[in-house]
Amino acid sequence: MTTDDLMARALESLGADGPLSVEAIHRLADVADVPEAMTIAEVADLLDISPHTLRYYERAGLIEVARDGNGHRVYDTHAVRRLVFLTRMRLSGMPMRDLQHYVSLVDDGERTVPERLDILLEHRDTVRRQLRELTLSLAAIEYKIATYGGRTGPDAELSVRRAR
Amino acid sequence: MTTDDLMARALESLGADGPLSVEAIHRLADVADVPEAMTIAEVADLLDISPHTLRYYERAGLIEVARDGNGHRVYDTHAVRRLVFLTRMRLSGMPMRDLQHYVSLVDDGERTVPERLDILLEHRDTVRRQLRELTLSLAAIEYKIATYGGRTGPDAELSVRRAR
DNA sequence: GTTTGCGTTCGAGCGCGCTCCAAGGCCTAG
DNA sequence: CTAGGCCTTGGAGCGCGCTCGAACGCAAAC
Repeated sequence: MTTDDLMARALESLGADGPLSVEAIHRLADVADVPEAMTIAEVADLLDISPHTLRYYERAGLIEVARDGNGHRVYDTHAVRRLVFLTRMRLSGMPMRDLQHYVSLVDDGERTVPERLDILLEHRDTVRRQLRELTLSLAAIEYKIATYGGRTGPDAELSVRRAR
Repeated sequence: MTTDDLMARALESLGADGPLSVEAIHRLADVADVPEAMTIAEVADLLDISPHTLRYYERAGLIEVARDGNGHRVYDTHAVRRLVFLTRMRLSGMPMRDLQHYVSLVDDGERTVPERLDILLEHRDTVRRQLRELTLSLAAIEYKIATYGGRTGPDAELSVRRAR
């Protein structure tokens, strides 16, 4: 699980907070092992998505991929990097539509940086909201677990009844 | 936004960690203002979902709701509490299918508590994974924001180019 | 030489979770 | 008395993000 490795590294760096973490994320963004050229299967494996999905992203205009002599896709470093970004955005819930808009801005050159920034800022807020929601849900789940079976104190028995 | 209020309270309590937070979550689970009887519009408003969705949940067998003389739904405290739980689970990504299974277990009585516990434990892990993923995504987004417009250091200019 | 395996394209299909429509009932305000 | 508003039901429709099927190509293995 390459993704898990990345996550582990990221969380490590987040643990040790401060100005150092920016550097750590930087390394993260530069993905560890990116061969010059990768097949669709390799990229799918790397990103933990299916080849179907990769083709779908291409059809959706999120990315252009070169072909070799046999007409097979060849993912270069640039393509893989973009896909890492795209899957990150998808994982955090950014809709395909927004992603399509975003990449169209990228294609329009540097002058669209402000608008891209807007999109990112908005998505950041969305992700933060999600994090708050999830944290709250987690608390609710753990509370319920405690009433059901966890040792939560002397009134555990009573809590089970309250939990319904 | 009642939901937001709840969130705010929950996050407050999470901030001040320790054995106290369990109590705080307890208060949270007991929802602040639950009138004896509520209309579908009131409940929808409370939970920030549409009346359509509430009817859908009922059709899906997630909950039974009584009717008044006019055939209109009357949500009692018990129903509202279950819906708070259900929406919490939905918000954290539990599939309808699992939720249907869960409530069928509840209907089967106390002897299904162990299986319910299993479901909750598994979902807790899922939520934790989501939290890790989201945290990583947030870091990636903030890194990109920094390269685009944030003051991230002396090499900001250079970073913009790298950010593509 | 044929089988196996991985790739290609285009288009259709699907699972999920709503979301809406149509036709109608009851209640209140004007 | 009628109009507006909110509710009811059953069933259909929809947007999203994949996911798959069919038919085919190329290339290495047997």
